[in-house]
Amino acid sequence: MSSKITIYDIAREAEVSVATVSRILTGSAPVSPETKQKVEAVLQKHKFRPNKLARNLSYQRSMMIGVILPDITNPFFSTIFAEMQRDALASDYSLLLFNAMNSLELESEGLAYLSRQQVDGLIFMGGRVNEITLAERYQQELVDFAARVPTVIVNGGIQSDLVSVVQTDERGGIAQAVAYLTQLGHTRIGMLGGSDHITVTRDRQSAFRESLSQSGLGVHDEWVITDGFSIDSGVKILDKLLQQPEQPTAVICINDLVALGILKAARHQHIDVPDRLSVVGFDDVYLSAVSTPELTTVSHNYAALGSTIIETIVQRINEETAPASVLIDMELVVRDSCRPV
Amino acid sequence: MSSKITIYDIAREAEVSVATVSRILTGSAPVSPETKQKVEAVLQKHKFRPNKLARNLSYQRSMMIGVILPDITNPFFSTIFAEMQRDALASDYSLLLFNAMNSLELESEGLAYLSRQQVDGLIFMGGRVNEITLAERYQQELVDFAARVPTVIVNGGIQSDLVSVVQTDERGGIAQAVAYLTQLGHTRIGMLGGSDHITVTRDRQSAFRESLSQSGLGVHDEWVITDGFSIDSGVKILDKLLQQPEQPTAVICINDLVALGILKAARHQHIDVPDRLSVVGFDDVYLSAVSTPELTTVSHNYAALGSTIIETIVQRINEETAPASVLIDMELVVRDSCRPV
DNA sequence: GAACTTTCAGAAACCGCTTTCGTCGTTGGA
DNA sequence: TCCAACGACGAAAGCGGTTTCTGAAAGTTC
Repeated sequence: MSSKITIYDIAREAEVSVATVSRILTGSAPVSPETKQKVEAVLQKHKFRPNKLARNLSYQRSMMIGVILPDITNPFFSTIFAEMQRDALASDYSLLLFNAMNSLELESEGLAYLSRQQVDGLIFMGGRVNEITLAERYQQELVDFAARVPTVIVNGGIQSDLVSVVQTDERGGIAQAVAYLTQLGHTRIGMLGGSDHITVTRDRQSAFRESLSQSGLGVHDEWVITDGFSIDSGVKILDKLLQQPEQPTAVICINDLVALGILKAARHQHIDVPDRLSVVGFDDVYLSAVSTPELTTVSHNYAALGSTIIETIVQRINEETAPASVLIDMELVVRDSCRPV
Repeated sequence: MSSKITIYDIAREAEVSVATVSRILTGSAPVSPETKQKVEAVLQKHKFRPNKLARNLSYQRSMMIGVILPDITNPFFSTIFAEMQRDALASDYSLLLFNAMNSLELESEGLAYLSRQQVDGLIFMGGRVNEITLAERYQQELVDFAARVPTVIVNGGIQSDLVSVVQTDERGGIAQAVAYLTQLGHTRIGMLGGSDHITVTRDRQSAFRESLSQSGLGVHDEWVITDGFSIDSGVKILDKLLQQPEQPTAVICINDLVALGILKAARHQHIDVPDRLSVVGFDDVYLSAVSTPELTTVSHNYAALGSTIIETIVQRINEETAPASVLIDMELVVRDSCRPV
């Protein structure tokens, strides 16, 4: 629609063939300086921009990379998306976002949609790769997709040589959190939030247990409580925790939202954070710098994560050898929600 | 890339012409039941999906609508985006998002980018339409763009018959907030946050003054303080407010983030909200249900806003008559941050 | 100066789909 | 019985670029 003017018009006006114009546009073949100058003048004059649709059809590539994620409203995903977009555009790729609104069904629609759009690659951050119970059905669909179009999965517990997996080093992150707390003198530490049927929950819990026992501390199962990933979950979880006969002096949360919920509930219950309870979050979503007290949390390196994802998918698209799996470091960010015992 | 198989392969296998296959695919012309069945069998067999690139080139439409916004990390925008996407997909349009990272320069790049992508329409929620000082240069560029591709501007102070403007009824929202506070007995009310060179700030302030005087209340200019739109702004603004000789009993904030900053600073200063100060937010970002106390705020009707925007841009694209300007109601959501004097 | 490369640029095929135009076999009205 | 109208479908021309193939002109080499 935008520019009615085509490469033919340019060719006619510059008195050359369309092939020549195209060569100048793409630099695919040398053109004599005089002709080049002549054509470029006309190009400038009309501010000509080749039609991407036509070009891509010819290239047999859409230069689009699809992105499926559960919820763009979640700052974790929107931050990564923003980072990825910067790098993708720098590599001449567009990012086509599909927001699955936390529905595994919609993720399937997303796959079909992106497939129709002929995306050259897929970045999948959907929820299904973390579902334990529904794994079979949903993951097969994803693998089938990956068989046709290059795919990178972010933080997903899926194994297939058809995909590359980019993961954040959650074990390392948890280990840092535990180390920090023990260093402050805490020995009674809990882990709060998450859902039993989600792999990340299991992984983080197992990392937690491992770190604890490596520090010579015992794990109290009654301080490992799951009830979801939201702020409300955090509120409920603190209630459950308070019903236990004994209390921990510090807790690590499955994510920042749960941590915020804990903070909120603690305020209600007049439990002072950090004086009576130290709280560590996870993800370092920008909210965590906002709460009172500001949250000490395990932070993703969002920039590195974003660019690694793009780099990996572009490698796969270009059929260069891409690593089957990449691990991105996490880092503890100390703010105000923890105190020595 | 995905499906190597084309409409020609289908045609050959079904022993018909490509025209016939295409007719079945698009329903553009009648085909006899027998042929139709025969072809559809082949279609099914190969799970054939027409190549969108080719189709769109032929249609001379990209079926993509560009979206430029300042920050996808901001829940206000991500929420609207999610709403819009649902409706757009239902109308067979894709949304191509460009995140301008709060930079007016990048918005220009976004325009160029989307133009290259041959979007059929543009939804512009960028910051430039609200800049007073830089208006000339930046807005002209946008108007030029709108001359070529159908454009809808969201919440922007721009006047041109080339664009449709969808706005939320901020005056009405402010009026509701003022009415609510006066009803609680407040007579000393301030308005906090925003920037002087941004039109929304002026608009909301003027609505505020108007509502106040309609309620027979005087405006205290020293309680109208601007310092930006962020949480940090809120923190600073409360400090400034406390330096005034007299204090208001209630404040309306330019947005929820500022309100959260006020809440945070008030806690530091041991000023009880809502007992000593009532606070009203604006936007009803999901954070506002999280804070302590939960924020009473003027809420957008996100679903209505999203679908109105899509409806309007689609009308423009189809060259139906689209309203030059639409106003979406806002509604006060009462939570816990206000009390009677 | 003949034979052989190179360089440069045009003609035409192609990417995969839609759609106009035209043909052919039927049907229905006179 | 004849002709017009109609329905179904194929051939081919786009859509707007890229790229292969090819030939002419210019430059090299001995």
